[in-house]
Amino acid sequence: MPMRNCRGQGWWHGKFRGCGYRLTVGREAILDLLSGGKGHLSAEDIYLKIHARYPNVGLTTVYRTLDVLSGLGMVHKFDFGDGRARYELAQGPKGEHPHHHHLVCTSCNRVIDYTDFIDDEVELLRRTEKGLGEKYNFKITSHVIQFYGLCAKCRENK
Amino acid sequence: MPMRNCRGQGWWHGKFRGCGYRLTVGREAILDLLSGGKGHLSAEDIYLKIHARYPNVGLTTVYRTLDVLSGLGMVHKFDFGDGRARYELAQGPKGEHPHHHHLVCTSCNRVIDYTDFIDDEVELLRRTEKGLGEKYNFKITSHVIQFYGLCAKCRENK
DNA sequence: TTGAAAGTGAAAACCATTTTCAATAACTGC
DNA sequence: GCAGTTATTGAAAATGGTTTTCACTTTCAA
Repeated sequence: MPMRNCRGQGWWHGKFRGCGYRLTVGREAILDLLSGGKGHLSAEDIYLKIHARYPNVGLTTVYRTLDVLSGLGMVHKFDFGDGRARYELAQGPKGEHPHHHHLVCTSCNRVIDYTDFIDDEVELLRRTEKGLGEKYNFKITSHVIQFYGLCAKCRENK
Repeated sequence: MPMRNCRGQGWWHGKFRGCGYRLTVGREAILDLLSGGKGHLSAEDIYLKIHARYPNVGLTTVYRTLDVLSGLGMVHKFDFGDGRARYELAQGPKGEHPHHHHLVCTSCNRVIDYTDFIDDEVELLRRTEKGLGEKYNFKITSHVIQFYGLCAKCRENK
């Protein structure tokens, strides 16, 4: 999984610089990792992978960068109930990361991304967002849909 | 807001005892408070109110009780992104607490319960749950739908 | 009434996240 | 390219919600 872009040439370059943020090794490494496709990583997951390649990128920077990315809407932060936040790239350069929702096992904490039914869900969400936004004068920027239950494995081991 | 039931006579009595749990002052006080209707209270919120009336019920008991209730499905635990969990009674004795979803302001953390569109949402959720349950062999027990954005007040102060 | 087991409070531990602060790196204008 | 400004950084300490520990108390079945 090599770096696909020279320093400062990433697709996010513009967005980042446009908002007054500087491009740093740590930030690029984190965006690169998140672009890699693996979803719902914790800050520590990210730190361990980044730190292996760039030993002078610290956990603090990971948290700070995720915060910035979250604020820019480039990353979504999730809570799956295991006491640590999880992060996912909101949108790849060419829409690589299709919109999906999560199925969370309350026993083993495994998370399944699903895209089934997503069209219906998104369609309903769009309507609901519009209605709620008008009724409560709320500017809706994002949503979360999650299902909780027991995964196949945990059902067996019951 | 007086206790409406004598000790051990609450509607949850059966469910509780049926699962091998003992009825204690603290547990009853907590269930009573949650039945009172105010939604999305934090553990500390609950502790402060309970402790005022029953000074020997500690914060630890609040956490433990909420955990038990959560496990029994009598209480739902939510994360609204402000670093503390929030709890709501899942279902009153006679369905007092109608199913609703949440609108969360990312600026002031205010939470609005809404029931608009809830029928469409629940209908879609039912279908989705069925489909996902079959496809992934998942036993779905609950769901979360939340919208995030800026509330009316925070939009003004912008 | 009584004993076994569940439940408890207080204090300590836990642990993900945030803050502090002095040092460093990235960008700007020259 | 260079220097100055300022954002960014790592390490360590602080924070704060939640959990654990442990000796004591309460519940409840017999």
